[in-house]
Amino acid sequence: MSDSLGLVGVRMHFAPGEEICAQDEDADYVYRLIDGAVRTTRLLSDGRRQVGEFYYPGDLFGLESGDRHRFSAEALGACEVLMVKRVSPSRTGADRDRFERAVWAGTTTELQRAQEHMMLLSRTTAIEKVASFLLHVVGRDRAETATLPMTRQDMGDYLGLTIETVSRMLGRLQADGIVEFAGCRHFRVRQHIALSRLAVA
Amino acid sequence: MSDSLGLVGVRMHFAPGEEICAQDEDADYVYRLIDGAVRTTRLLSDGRRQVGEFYYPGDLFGLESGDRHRFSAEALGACEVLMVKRVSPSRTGADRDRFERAVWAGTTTELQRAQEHMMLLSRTTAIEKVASFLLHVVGRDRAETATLPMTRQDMGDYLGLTIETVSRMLGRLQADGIVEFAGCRHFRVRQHIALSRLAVA
DNA sequence: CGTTTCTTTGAATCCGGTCAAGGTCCGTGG
DNA sequence: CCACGGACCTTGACCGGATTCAAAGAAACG
Repeated sequence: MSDSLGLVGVRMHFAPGEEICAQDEDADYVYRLIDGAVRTTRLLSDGRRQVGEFYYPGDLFGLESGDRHRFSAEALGACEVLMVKRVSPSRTGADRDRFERAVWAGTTTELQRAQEHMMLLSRTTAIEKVASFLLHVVGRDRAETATLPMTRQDMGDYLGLTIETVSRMLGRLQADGIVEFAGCRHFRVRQHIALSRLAVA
Repeated sequence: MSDSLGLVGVRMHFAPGEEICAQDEDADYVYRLIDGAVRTTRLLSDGRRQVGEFYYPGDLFGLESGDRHRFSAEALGACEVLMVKRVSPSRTGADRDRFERAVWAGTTTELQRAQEHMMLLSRTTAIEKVASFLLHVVGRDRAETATLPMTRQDMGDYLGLTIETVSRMLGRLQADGIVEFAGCRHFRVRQHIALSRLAVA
């Protein structure tokens, strides 16, 4: 199968919660998300968990370079992934070029996100973290009402907060009339300006 | 001038505190540190500062890809830098190859460090942050006694802590007999095991 | 030496974490 | 269709670690 970036690979389906690749496993593939949502996670020996990033359709993931995956990747809901072999003797000429270009672009994007994320993690309050996060999610989703494909635990491990704090901040944003939730996974922004003001530049 | 990686550029000297490149300025060069120490920093509109990374001789920096520098870089002490033009028509064949290989290696290293750093920022206590940091510094410096080329403020902005907290944690490590300071910029590790135990896996 | 900048230390405060209880959502099976 | 069970989410009370504010001490520099 070939996709919109001209990458050649195999389409695979994953069930909610299913592992796409494991931490420390050989990095034989890179992945392009076709449909659904994915999170990457890393475990410390003492059980602390870090969510590296959330991925949406079109995103490349699993390219933390080196010969091992430094993060595991899991499907958040049912999803479809294009698995692209990293080393493929049959890939030559223009094909090879496209592949290398895509991996380069993906890696620099990854680096930029990581740097933004560092900023968010190090020097911001809980409310700023949650507000920034919601703003990012709305940016992805261009529908009227945005969806959170991940649990509160995932959000917490991404933002460096506990689930209780995440929940409290969401509650506060709603109480202040800035966002409105319809069930815990769907919301819409009522005061975009106010939300942006809370989020970090 | 050509260096050990085969990179071609111009050697420049910078005075303590001098800016090597500015945030948001066109990224015309990449830099290789020859001698001294460098920090990269990023400013938020409200004045909050983030130190991205510290660099030592041999390191490449300034390659946060895109056409603008996302971080500024400043000399921590007197230092010497090889400035390598990013776009150079005269660079062909093996030269071009070496350049691209070096930039690729530098970028993936950068990504890995950023990912480690995220882990450190998000889910660890002040004492763990400081202990991890000292351990990293000692790893660089293979001398008996290690040197901190940066201020407490720099360490704080790197670790997401206030200078007071950094100072307190250093004091605690010394009081516990784990490290020993000779002036605030020089220290040696007295109990390596204890320090590693405090640092994050 | 005097001045400035950086660092240390102390006391009080506050934000986010911890612990605990209750609520909601959803799939399963009676 | 409703009852049950489990996973996830919310809310409250209390606690503790890091920040804040303030002042004194050390180091760097001209």
